[in-house]
Amino acid sequence: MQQSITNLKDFISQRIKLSGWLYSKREKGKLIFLQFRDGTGIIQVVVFKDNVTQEIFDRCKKITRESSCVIEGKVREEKRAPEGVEIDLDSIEILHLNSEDFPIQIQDVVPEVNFLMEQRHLWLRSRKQVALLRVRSQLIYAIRTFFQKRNFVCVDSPILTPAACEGTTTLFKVDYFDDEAFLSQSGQLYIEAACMALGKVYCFGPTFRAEKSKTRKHLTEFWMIEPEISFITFDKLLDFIQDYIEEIVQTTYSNCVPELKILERDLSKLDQIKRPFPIISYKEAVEIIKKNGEQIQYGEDFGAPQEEALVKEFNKPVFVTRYPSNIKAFYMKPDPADNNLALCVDVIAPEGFGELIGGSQRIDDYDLLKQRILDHKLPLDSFKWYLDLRKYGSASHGGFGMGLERTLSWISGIKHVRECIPFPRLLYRIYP
RNA sequence: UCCUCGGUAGCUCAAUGGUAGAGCAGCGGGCUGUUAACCCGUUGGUUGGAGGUUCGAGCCCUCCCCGAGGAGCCA
Repeated sequence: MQQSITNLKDFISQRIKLSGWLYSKREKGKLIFLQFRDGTGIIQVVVFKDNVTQEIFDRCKKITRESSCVIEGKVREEKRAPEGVEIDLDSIEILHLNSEDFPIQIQDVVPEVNFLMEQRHLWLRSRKQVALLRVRSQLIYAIRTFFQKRNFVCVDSPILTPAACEGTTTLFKVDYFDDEAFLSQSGQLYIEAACMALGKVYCFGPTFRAEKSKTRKHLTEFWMIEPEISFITFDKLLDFIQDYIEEIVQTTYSNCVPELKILERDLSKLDQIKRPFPIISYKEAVEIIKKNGEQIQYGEDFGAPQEEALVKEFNKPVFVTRYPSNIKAFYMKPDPADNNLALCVDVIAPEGFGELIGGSQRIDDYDLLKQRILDHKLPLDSFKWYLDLRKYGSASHGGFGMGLERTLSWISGIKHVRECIPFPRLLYRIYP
């Protein structure tokens, strides 16, 4: 078995060797306490002068924060240690002694965000950031497993695209030889094509939005999961999304309890994230927003204050369905019961973490889709291939898109999405 | 793009228009149980930049730069 800090309890009374970095140090005369981290956790290493050679003791005295080293010692149960386990050091080899102080110190005051963001490459080593990236990894695993178990095929959509799927003002433009291209802001149109080939598909990749948004819910580069399912009805889609949310949250939660505790997440909030979820119509949502004292007219989209007024009614994600078609995307299928409404759903997270999911039944009629493209003044040429999907074996289908970082932000209780991605790209920030 | 707030030591912050300071970090010393250790000593400054007002500007004025929070838009 590989020895690491996470499984030290299996090595009690044994001599072990670990490679890692010095997290912090407390000197107390003939006794030195080293907080040592190896990427899997942090453990206290005890160095007593009379038990080691002078040379080893001197190395422990001079080692600085975040210097890399290899330690050897004996694992011992210790009630006074936070982890319940400690290492009595026999020897230490310093691999790289930092000649300059590590810029980020451990202190009670929280440094300014700008400072931490400039040091993002080093900030990643801190306890909370390590925990958060582990939760991110587990969330991705839970999502992929969810689809794999249900026989979905992962189909990657292109990142370089010839045209917008919804307008061009929020797209990043790049040179494409003698032409121009745009970074993808959604893989949806492409996986609609894939779902007509493979039945049940999803894509999971980076998405780019050149929106000049400057809020805790926005990144210019983020990761999105977009499943697309052929022959599905709208009600079945809502059912599917409920299964999806419950499973990815509960799986991530159960795999990440220690990390979520480090992040000080209120776990009782996550206990509640189980079916059934509240499903309300746009019309009902408007009533709730008005009741809670926020201004809104029927027919308007929700802004941030409206979203908040709605969400405080629920302690689970709320599904808002059937928005007026004219405030939604061109490809959404009209509700047969009321042509002015779209068969769409937005899933809004509790506790103010914002919109997690946007989904819909797609238009499967050729003529209607063509008309919508024209109505939205989109270039018909660019959508020829997309219209072809309604020309050859058209079928009812639907899907949704979910922002990974917003979902992680909600699950882990981290207020700002910039911490939920290793190297965030934001308006005015592309370093490091 | 708009609105609001901010920029002083490595970090967090003080400083009535009148000698730029503290805590932490660092460095030197002390301590056999520290948990954000403690005690003694100590290094450290182009006050974001450029102009201006003034006998005198970190502080007042103008412009610029950078950042934060939010709005619209969105996941």
